[in-house]
Amino acid sequence: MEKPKVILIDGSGYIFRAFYAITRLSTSKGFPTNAVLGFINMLLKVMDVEKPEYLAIAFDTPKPTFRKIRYAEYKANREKPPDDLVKQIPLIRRAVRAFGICELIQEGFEADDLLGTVARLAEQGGHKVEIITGDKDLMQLVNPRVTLYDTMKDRRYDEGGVKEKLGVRPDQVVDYLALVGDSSDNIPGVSGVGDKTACELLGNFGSLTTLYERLAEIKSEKRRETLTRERDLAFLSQELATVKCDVEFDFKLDHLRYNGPHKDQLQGLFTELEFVNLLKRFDLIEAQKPEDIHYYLVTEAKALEELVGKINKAGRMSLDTETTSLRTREANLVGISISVKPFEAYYIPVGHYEPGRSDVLVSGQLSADTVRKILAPVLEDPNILKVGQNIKYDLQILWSWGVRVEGIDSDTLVASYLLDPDRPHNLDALSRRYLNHATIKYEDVTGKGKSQISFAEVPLDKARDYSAEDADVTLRLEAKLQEELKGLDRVNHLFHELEVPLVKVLARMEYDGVGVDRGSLESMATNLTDELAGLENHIFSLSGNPFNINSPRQLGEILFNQLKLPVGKKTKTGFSTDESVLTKLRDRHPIIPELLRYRELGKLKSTFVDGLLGEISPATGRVHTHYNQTVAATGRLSSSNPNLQNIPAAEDPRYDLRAVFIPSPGMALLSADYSQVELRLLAHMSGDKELTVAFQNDEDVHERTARLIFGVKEVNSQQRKVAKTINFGVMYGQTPFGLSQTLGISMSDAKNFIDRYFARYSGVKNYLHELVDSARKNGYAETLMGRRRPIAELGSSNRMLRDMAERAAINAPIQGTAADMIKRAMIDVERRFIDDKIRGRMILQVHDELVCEVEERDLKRAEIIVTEAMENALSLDVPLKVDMGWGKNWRACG
DNA sequence: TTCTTCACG
DNA sequence: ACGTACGTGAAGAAT
Repeated sequence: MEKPKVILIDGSGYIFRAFYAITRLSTSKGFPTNAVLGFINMLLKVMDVEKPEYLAIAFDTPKPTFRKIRYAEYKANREKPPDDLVKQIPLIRRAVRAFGICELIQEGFEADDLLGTVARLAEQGGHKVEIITGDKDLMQLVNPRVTLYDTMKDRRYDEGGVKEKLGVRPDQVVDYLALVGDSSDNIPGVSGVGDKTACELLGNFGSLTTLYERLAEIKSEKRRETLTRERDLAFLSQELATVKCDVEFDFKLDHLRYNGPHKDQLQGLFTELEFVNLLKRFDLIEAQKPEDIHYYLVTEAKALEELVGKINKAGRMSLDTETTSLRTREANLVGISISVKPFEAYYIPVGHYEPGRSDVLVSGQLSADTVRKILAPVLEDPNILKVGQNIKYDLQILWSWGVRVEGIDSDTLVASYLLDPDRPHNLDALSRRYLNHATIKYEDVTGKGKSQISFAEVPLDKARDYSAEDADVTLRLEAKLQEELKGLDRVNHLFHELEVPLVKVLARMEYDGVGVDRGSLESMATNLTDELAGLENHIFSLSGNPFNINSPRQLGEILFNQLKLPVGKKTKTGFSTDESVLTKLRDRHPIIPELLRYRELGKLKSTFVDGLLGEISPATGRVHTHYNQTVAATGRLSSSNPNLQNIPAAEDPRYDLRAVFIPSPGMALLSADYSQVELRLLAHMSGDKELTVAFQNDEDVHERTARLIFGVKEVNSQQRKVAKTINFGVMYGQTPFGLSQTLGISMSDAKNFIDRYFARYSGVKNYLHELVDSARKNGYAETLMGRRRPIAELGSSNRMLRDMAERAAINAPIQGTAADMIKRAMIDVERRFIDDKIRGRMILQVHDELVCEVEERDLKRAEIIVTEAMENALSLDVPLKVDMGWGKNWRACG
């Protein structure tokens, strides 16, 4: 009978590959774990595929090997591995032991030598051997009983495979490497010999020794000369490349026998490293025993009243709503879940329907009226505190259900965002991270794709398990997140005083929406369709043939292959046809201006005109954007469905999108925007004298910058434009290249301007350096109010990543402080409109601009409130300035 | 799902 | 030799 196959793994090689295969993974404390996880995944894959009975993993040691002693340059060109990787090596070895896998490691030798030695022993013992590696050096070990397997490429190499890959037989691999050399190991090889020559030589002579014995037969004089001169180098290389297959160490084949993992060790390791999925996979989670979890379906008035009693007693509850749509104005309430203590939650169905029968309510539910009547008093009680995951949504749902929820106390989504804006914040991710618990997935309940059903059709008990779990998990999570927030004073303060109060403001803005003039959007759509058709015809007549103008690939083909226009830029996938490229070609071919216009109008129609029309709510006739509070890493809001923060400022008055945003009847739109907030913040935060004084004197800063960098008294418009670009560019760490591109000037001119800028604004220069240093030291960038953004790549050995991280470290505090500031102003405006009984409301935020609709008789008072709220949001060394305008549409406010 | 392009602050 | 200013969201094409 055939003896079992022996599996040998090149551990050292995989450590590196694992490290680079997964980017950015660490424990909640910040300890990197990407390489450990990558390595374990590789191991699991091998185990799964091979089901090995005999198995070992070989590692290098950090001590110098005999090769290094023989030849000091060996592997001398290797960069030393990143710290984040080195830290993980002991854990990787611990993982190997926890899996019960034999480790091969011996000072003075490399993993390759141990693999070679064990392979020979196993072979002699009558086993077949498979070596898992990505390293071609090991191909020399291949023979009829030994194969290699590269998991990443999923390729197996037997003798034929080696021949195919390198062009030589396995027994010639050493001589091949001796001739070609190996740049990664710094094995020299013979000058001028690459793989083609090496294969030819070895094909003719068979081996290095024979080659040198019959050197005279080599035709090329030059090659003969080199080979003669570098004979020693060739044989040294041969020696270095040879895997040693007779290392003496204490070892018996029986050590390799695989008896399965040590579960306790795996559990300890996975828990420490927060590998929740692996804990689950190996069934190591100490799950809460089912009998300790109590999720109840509430279908009796009496039970609901008892629940209300518990809520009143607790004074604090988590809540979650189930509905039929993510659009709150279109959604129907299906059920509410509530939890007031861990591992206990209640699901109250109110809108479940029989499958396929949207007219037949599932029997056994309390009526919506009954539930509302019993529940409203606690929901509307500001002293009963509410906790949710994205409670902004539930708030709106309950508003449209007729309940005015008060007492919003905490939101787990927002809390997680403040702790680290870049990590995932969905309930499942948070639950895994903080509670070691994977939640039931929405799709597991409703199905997905074509067969997905509405939550209203989900059977009650399934809905209860899913929804009650969400309320339970939210409540338990909230406690954990509070604990973490309490350790960070200023972040905690931001949470309770800024972000949580803002939740209700945003909910209200979304809920009220904004009015748009559907008629003028529709007429724009018609006109755009006509105009685009005309442009399309003209473009096709100029190109000679029709193609898809919206396809960058087809357009590139036409422009650069067919019309032979000069190629400006390339993208990963082909020619770039973006605006900067087309603009440079503007005078080279009459098709270009047509394309630019087509692009401009096409964008206008598809994204803005059609997009906006499609977002008008059938329920209200208004547009209800979503303000995302937990997306932008800097602390800004973002807007989606539709995005109302990128509505074009019209160039063509026929297509003025801002003019279609209109106030409710009897009202006017009032728009207020900060004048140069970020520059003012830069002045304050950097303490730069020049910049501070400029703002204190209410000067035109761009003009002042122009005077400083051009050294002139009178500034022309061109100079002011350059100065303005630089003023903004420095805040993002712009390089001379970038500036030269933006302004269309030479790199040396750009560099000159930047140098002069920093010479004049030395406070700014120092401050920008401080920002980078501090982010590097702390691991995060920080705003004036203490908002943090972790920045990981500042220590990266990859320059591009490092540069990007530095620019983020410069920009985040400035952009983030501006965001903090307007958020504070928004909370203030909202409150003072109510207090002062202003008949109107704030309806849009565009980063440095607030738009309100207000009855005309209250305009004056509203103007004062908004200006004061914005100007006094922060007290700075420079004044904050707000520009204000009002009119019958958004355009008319400008 | 990913890429490219383009709208905004 | 490479890429080049921060932060977003949406649409259309191609995979």
